[in-house]
Amino acid sequence: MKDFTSTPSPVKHIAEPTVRRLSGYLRFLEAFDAEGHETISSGELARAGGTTSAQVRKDLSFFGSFGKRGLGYGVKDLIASLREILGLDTRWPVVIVGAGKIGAALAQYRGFGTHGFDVVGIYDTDPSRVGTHLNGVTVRADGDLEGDIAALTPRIAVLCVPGEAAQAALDRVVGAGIRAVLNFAPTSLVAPEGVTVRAVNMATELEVLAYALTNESRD
Amino acid sequence: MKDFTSTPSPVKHIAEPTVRRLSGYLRFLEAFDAEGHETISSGELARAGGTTSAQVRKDLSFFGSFGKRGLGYGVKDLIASLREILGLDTRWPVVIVGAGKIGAALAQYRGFGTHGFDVVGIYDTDPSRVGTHLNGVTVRADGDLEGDIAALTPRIAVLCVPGEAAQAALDRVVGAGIRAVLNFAPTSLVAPEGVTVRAVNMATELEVLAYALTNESRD
DNA sequence: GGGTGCTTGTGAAATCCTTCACAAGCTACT
DNA sequence: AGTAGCTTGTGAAGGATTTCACAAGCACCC
Repeated sequence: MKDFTSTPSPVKHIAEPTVRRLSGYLRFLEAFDAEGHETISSGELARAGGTTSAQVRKDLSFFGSFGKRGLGYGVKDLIASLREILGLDTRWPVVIVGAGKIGAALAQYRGFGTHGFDVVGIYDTDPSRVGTHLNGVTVRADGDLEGDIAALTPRIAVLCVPGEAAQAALDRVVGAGIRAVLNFAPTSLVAPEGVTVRAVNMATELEVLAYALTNESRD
Repeated sequence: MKDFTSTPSPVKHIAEPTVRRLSGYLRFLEAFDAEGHETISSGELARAGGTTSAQVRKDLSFFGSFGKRGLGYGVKDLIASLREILGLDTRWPVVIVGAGKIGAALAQYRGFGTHGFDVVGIYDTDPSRVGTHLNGVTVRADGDLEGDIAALTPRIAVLCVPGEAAQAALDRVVGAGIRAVLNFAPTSLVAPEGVTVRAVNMATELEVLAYALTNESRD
């Protein structure tokens, strides 16, 4: 049995649902830690994350062995391990493209910073927004985007532009070297191989709910 | 072979990824229709939605038979069918709980209304926000929540409260009869059986991207 | 120091989802 | 009317993920 205490191994391909759950465990553990708990069992973690204890253990087992049999997991240790697994042991510079309602709301969102992500630039085409300040970062002109990406080397871009402008915005940030994008525009985007795009789409979420309500013939 | 032209059958359990994709197809088809296209093939739809043509056809086949062999799908017909499948042939009243940055941004989001969802109420505990207007809806006092839900019978609640308040907000709307919730708070919530909760969690999305960037040793 | 009670880690089984591959069916053209 | 060229709809195969079930391991107590 290998000792993975200090280096979770990335090893093989991990399914996205697994990564999402790990993120959820981390979120809950942070709150649990703040409440002063020292240890947690896979069962408790499962209940909080809406899954099963076997799932929790399997998810973690891909990366190593973090618990103590009979006892559970050390809360602080597991937090540290999950941070390392998810790549949160460094800070990630992020640019936001679009300073409208959503872009502005995001820029002012505190959790951004407290979770390891630093907003290093916000860009907008509207001259009346350029120069305004959002949570300490000045909105810059759209045209500065490429130059700033080259200079500040953010790894992640968050797109908060209208749907019609989203594909063009994606192409620009990808052209400038960005390989990971979070898209808030209600359009599905095509990206070249090697670029990860995640979408947050309110319409889709609401439609999933509408579908669920429409088909309550479940039991 | 049955004729399902006017009534897509809800029939058996459909996987959530399928429903999400259907929503994505609908979004793309609306844009495609606006460009004046009459028909579309499963291959074109697949490219736009980031999937395969077989997947598109399989997704649709759960609900009936909507295309013409050799030709593809009628864009307007398919839009109508997808709307019906997703339960968008009626309008859905929605309440927003929390009128902070995110709640306010959502309330002013136009796409809400154009996709069949009507914001019928926004609630906040902060007296300085109560009485302000957001896109034609007046922010009401937190205490009015239960009474308004009883009176206006919204089926969906969108939670935009801070993490610490999210579980309590969920319990309240569920108590008042809501069975579908979209949670923007960065906390995972526990809901009773029969209540559908979907979460939009920025931290998780960013962490999935961080994980992807950290493990680029793929190919 | 051995027993008891609890919880992890993990192969194997089961379930779920996606991809394959091809018959069926439509249109256009000769 | 027959043929050629596309594209759908769908069983069946293949892969992936989740669940099961149990041996292994730790702490506490007598």
